[in-house]
Amino acid sequence: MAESMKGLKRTHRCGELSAKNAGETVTVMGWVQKQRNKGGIIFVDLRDRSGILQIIFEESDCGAENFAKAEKLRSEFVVAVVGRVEKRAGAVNENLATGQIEIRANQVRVLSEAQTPPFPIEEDSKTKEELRLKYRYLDLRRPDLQKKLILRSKITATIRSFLSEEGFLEIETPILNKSTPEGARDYLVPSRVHPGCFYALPQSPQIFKQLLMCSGYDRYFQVAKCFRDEDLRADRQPEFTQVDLEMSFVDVEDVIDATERMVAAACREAIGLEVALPLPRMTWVEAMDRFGSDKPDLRFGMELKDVSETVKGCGFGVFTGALEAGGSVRGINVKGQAEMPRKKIDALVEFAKGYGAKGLAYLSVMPDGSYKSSFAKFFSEEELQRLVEKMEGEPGDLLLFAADRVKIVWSVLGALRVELAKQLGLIDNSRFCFLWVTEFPQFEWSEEEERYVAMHHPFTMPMEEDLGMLLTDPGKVRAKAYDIVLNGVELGGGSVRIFQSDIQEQMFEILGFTKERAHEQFGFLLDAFQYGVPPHAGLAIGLDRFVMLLTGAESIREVIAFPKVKDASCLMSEAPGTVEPKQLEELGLLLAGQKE
RNA sequence: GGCCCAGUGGCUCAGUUGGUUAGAGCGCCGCCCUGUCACGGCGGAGGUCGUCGGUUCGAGUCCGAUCUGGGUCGCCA
Repeated sequence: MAESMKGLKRTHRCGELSAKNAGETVTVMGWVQKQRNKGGIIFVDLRDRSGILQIIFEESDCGAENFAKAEKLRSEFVVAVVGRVEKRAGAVNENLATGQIEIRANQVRVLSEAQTPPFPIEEDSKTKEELRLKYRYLDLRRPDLQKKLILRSKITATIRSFLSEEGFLEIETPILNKSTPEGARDYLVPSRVHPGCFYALPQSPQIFKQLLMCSGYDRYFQVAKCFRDEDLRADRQPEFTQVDLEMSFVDVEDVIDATERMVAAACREAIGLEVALPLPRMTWVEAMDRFGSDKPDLRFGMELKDVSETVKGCGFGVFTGALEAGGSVRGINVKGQAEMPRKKIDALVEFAKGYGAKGLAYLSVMPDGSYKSSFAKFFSEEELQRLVEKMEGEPGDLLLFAADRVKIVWSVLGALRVELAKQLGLIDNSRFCFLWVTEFPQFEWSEEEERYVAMHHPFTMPMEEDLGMLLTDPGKVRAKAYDIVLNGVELGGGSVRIFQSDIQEQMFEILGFTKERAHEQFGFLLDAFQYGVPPHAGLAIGLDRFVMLLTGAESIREVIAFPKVKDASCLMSEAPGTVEPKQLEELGLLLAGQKE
């Protein structure tokens, strides 16, 4: 029997009251966190998004009828309370922001009763995510999740006002688009009016923002929903949000400058973190050589060392074989782990195999200076010494080596480095290490397709000094592309765009597009380039990841109100679902196995 | 598509080398309690161990398959 709130108006949120309000009569509304009935006196913890406030009911204050209602209160009932703010006479609750005060109730209305929730509504929930996601609307009541979404709102608000002040215009671009062949798999939407035709949901507003530059909007941004029909990860959802921006008459430096000031502003406003600018930078090659990753975590060392020269000519076939095949031998020095048990090393070898390694060679420099190694017998004493020296190995260190094609060596040691840092507790979670990675390769060779594919996207401008190699040695061409990295996570990335139609046509050619195909897919962009296009560049920040890192969340699901699970379904709404035959009919769609 | 981890009352977990009526804490229900805030006291209900199949005299415990969720490789211009 829910009551009306007629005649009542909320005056404060629970957490907004303090000792300063003592003596005031207030009206608060929220959810019952807990009722503690002492017999003649009842305490109720009332919760809303701002916090928790204690209400005290005594029959002498509120009368028999209200007291009876208070006795019946259960967790998650929604109530309105009118009462007087009082400083607590006796015990103050130090654990509660409002612990100095309480509301002495004169009146209570039960606005909504509630069943017992399937799991406790409390901070630091231990409940399985599966259940929490099924009842996401209850999960979202938990203070820690509310804090994260409130912080997210603060971050977007800060970014919006920052960009607005910098002269960026917020412009929306279409959600229903034409499918593009390159890149991630598109989510498709069938067209009713054009049977057999499909819209694609945007993977990013890339082409539209470039067109906006052609149209003279100069500086654009959008908090853009993007969609990619690929497998999920802790930091990947099928729909996610990017802070997308584009600028005209600029080069790399301008985008980096605007972006890092934006990111710094968000950090300051959101968590009071002062980020020193300019952010450090590293070229892609340096990042790969030193960290085996294009998104290195700089919170710890354990850098990769190239020992190819040192082991050249040694008797160990695994090393020499890799070198002869044009590969590389590199290692990491795990300080102080020489005595890591064999079992743990074996586990690391298995781990390395998951990244394509055929094995992992190790050399322990024992505390007494002797060596224990899987390959020492193929080395002379002198060769071993040179190797240890090159690795800056000291007694007590464990040296791990991978020998293979350089791409594999990078990925194996890069992953190993992060894994070991986690295992050994080398990561200081209170640190925020930003980094720009620049000069990405323009192309990546795709074994699968036996052709070059764009590492960033096909509209990325090559570095001027490499233009000459575009047709002769595409693999060596570097791009005016940059990623911003935070604590080993790719926060965002962007590039300077090609604005000359001849270079753009060349690019498509290298990527294996026929002229016809390129014009079919991107004709409007190429056409637009015929009518006066400013040099332009831009970038997109993954908002979900950014918020995840700033809130210390372990997955972006924690900073998305209604996320999807691993198979891209929603445990709450059970999307995706089947549709009525009539709907399919209207769309002119026939399911596989279905008869016409 | 591959690999790894998890699945026991509403929630979180325990369950010894397979052995009789599967335990605990919290929550829930009832009664009592005027200063609690991890309130307290007394009493109570509630599970056949994700599912299916197998091994066995006997399985939560072993084997196989499968489902669900998570992590990851591939994939993600």
